[in-house]
Amino acid sequence: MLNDLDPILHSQLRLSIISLLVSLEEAEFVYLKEKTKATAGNLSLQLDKLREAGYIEIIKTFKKNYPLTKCKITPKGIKAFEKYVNDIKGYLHL
Amino acid sequence: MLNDLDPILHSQLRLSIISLLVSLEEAEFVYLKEKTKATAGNLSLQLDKLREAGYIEIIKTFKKNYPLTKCKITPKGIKAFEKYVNDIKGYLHL
DNA sequence: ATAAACTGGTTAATATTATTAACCAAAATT
DNA sequence: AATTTTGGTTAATAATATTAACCAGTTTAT
Repeated sequence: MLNDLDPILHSQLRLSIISLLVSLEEAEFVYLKEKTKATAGNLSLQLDKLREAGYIEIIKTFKKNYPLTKCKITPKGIKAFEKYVNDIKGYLHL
Repeated sequence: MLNDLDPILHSQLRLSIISLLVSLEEAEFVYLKEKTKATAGNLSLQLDKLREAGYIEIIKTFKKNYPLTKCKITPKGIKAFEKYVNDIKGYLHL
C-alpha cells in the first residue's frame, strides 16, 4: 500500500523535469529552464542527479556556435517514473 | 498544468501521515509510528510541522498512566491534501 | 525497594538536500 | 576593444530531514 517513494523523483524540480521528458522524449536545457522556472544553476545540478541515476542522458552539442545541452529520458527513467506514479497513488487514494 | 506542490505535504513522511489521517480522522502517535515506520523523533517533529501548518490537531492525554498523543486532521488539512492530490496529478499524467 | 528495562515521547546535533550567488568560456553587440 | 549576452558550472549558503541523546514516568525482575 505505502511503498517508499523513489527519492530521486520525489523532488518537485526533478519530477517536473521527468514529467516533461516522458512526453517529449528530448528537451533542451533552456526549454526545461523556462518550463520549470528553475534557475540555471539548480537545473544543472538536478539534471546531473537524474543522469547519475541513469534516468536521463545528457547530450552536449553546439548550435550556431553556442553550447546546446539536450536531455533525453532513458528506458530506466521511464520505468522509474511509472513506478513512482504507481507508488504515490497509495498516498493519494487514487 | 504544473502547479507548485505544497512543501508541507511534499515529504514522504508527512504525506503518509496525512494520507492515513484523511481516512482515519484520528490516530495515536504509536499507531502512526508503526504504520509509517518512522522513528519516534522524526515523527514527533513532522507531526509538529503539520500542526504548525494547521493541518492537524495534536491532543495530549493519558491512557493507563502513559502519555497518549492523538492526531486529528483539520478541515484545512483535508483541503490541503485534496489540493496536493490535484496538483501532483499534473506531474504524473493522470 | 531498587536497579534495569520499557513506554511515550522531545530536543539538539548532524547529515542530507536544495537554492542561490558567484563564476567561467565563448560569442555577439555597441 | 570594451560590454553584454548566451549557456552553462561550481562553490557557498540556506532549508529539510534524520538520527542520537535525552527526559519523565512506568513496569518488571531481583
